[in-house]
Amino acid sequence: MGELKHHDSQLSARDRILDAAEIVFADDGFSGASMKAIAARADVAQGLLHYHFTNKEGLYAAVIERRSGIINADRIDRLQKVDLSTPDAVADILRALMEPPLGPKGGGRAYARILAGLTVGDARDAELVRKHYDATASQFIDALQTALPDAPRTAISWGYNLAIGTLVAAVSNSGRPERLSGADPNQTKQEDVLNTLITYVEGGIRAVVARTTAH
Amino acid sequence: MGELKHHDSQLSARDRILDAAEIVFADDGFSGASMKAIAARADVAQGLLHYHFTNKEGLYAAVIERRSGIINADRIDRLQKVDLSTPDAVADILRALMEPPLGPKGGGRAYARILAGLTVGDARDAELVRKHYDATASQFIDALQTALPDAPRTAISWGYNLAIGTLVAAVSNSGRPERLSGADPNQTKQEDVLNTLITYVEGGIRAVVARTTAH
DNA sequence: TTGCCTTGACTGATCGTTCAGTCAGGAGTC
DNA sequence: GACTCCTGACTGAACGATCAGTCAAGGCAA
Repeated sequence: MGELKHHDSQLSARDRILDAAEIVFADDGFSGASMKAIAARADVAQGLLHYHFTNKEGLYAAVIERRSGIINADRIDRLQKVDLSTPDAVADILRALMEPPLGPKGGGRAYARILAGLTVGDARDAELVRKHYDATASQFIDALQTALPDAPRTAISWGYNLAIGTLVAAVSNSGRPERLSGADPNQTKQEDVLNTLITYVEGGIRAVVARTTAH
Repeated sequence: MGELKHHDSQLSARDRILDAAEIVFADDGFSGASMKAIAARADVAQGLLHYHFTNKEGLYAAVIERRSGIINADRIDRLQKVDLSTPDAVADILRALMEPPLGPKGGGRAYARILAGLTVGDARDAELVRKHYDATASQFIDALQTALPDAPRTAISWGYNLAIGTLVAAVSNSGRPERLSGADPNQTKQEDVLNTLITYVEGGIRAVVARTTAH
């Protein structure tokens, strides 16, 4: 029998560290995660984390940079295929925005929880959001503005941000809606969650737009 | 000139600890906060924290228990004054839900950020939410059900949870909507934020309800 | 004097980080 | 082809700092 390896040796040590860090940061947050735990999960010496990423903040930033790059490329790709002159344009835009981070390429639940932490985090988190997400956000806001020409830009911008917050809540709150309604958590399908999310957010944005244009 | 005291000596040491812990937990999260920093801010010896609250988790739970008690009492008080037969019932219910945690008695921004951390947190946080917020949540869901008799309970429950997520996003995201729309952050009034929030959430819930009843 | 409150010094564990040193492999020279 | 030189990847042990938690002792009101 050959030597037992619990990690995928196909991947480079650097990638294994990023994968491990993504999971540990997601479970314990930035402060709660320890370099020791990340090194153990990646099956490398603790010193190697500092060799590749300098310090804990550098590793955290690298995790976010890698995943946000994948997600944003996917988002822009889908956004460009949306026909903005269609009545369904708003829903299509929102689907292009929300589907990538929930899919397998988006890092699944692990990265979604990091994203949640980023959204409600401190100044360092806010800076990472600005650096890695603001450019894409602007493109989506522009698209929403085209689909809703009469809406003031402030209303669209608020709608966009509330949409992100709703997305984060949907991902993080797993189990509670079912608990409060008495439903079976195992029957909740991810596709249904996404559709509910899009319906909710579109309804919310249209309501905000309707109120601000009425004044 | 008398001795300089940076804290309010009117308050008992126990209350000063709770006030200090609320701020430090809000700024740094559970893991990031240190007992030493909390003791220093409360101007007491570190050992006193353990005398009153046993350990860090006990202190954290005590902070949440105190504030959630105040907020939930305020919420229920406002909810009972809502006329559920009015067309504005949904908006009134949502206002009763969202205004207390944003007001001064709700702990202001500090506790709002703790609430945000609770919402996206781990199993320990989820347990605290269940213990301190589920009972009140059920009453609000019941009220929404009365105001929207044709809606399935699952849709209402989802709507409620997305509403909480939206509330958290609105509190945490301060500055980003203005940054992305080019507006002046100093001109954004808290009253406007609350109204936008209520409009958005009501629109979202009604959209979800409309879709699920149409099937 | 009994009992609650408070202090401040203290412990062992764990934290992020540093560092000297090992090892495999490619480049360049003869 | 054999040799030296060099570099990047990686390890394991150690560092000082900080962590949550403990405890004996004193203050002070009832």
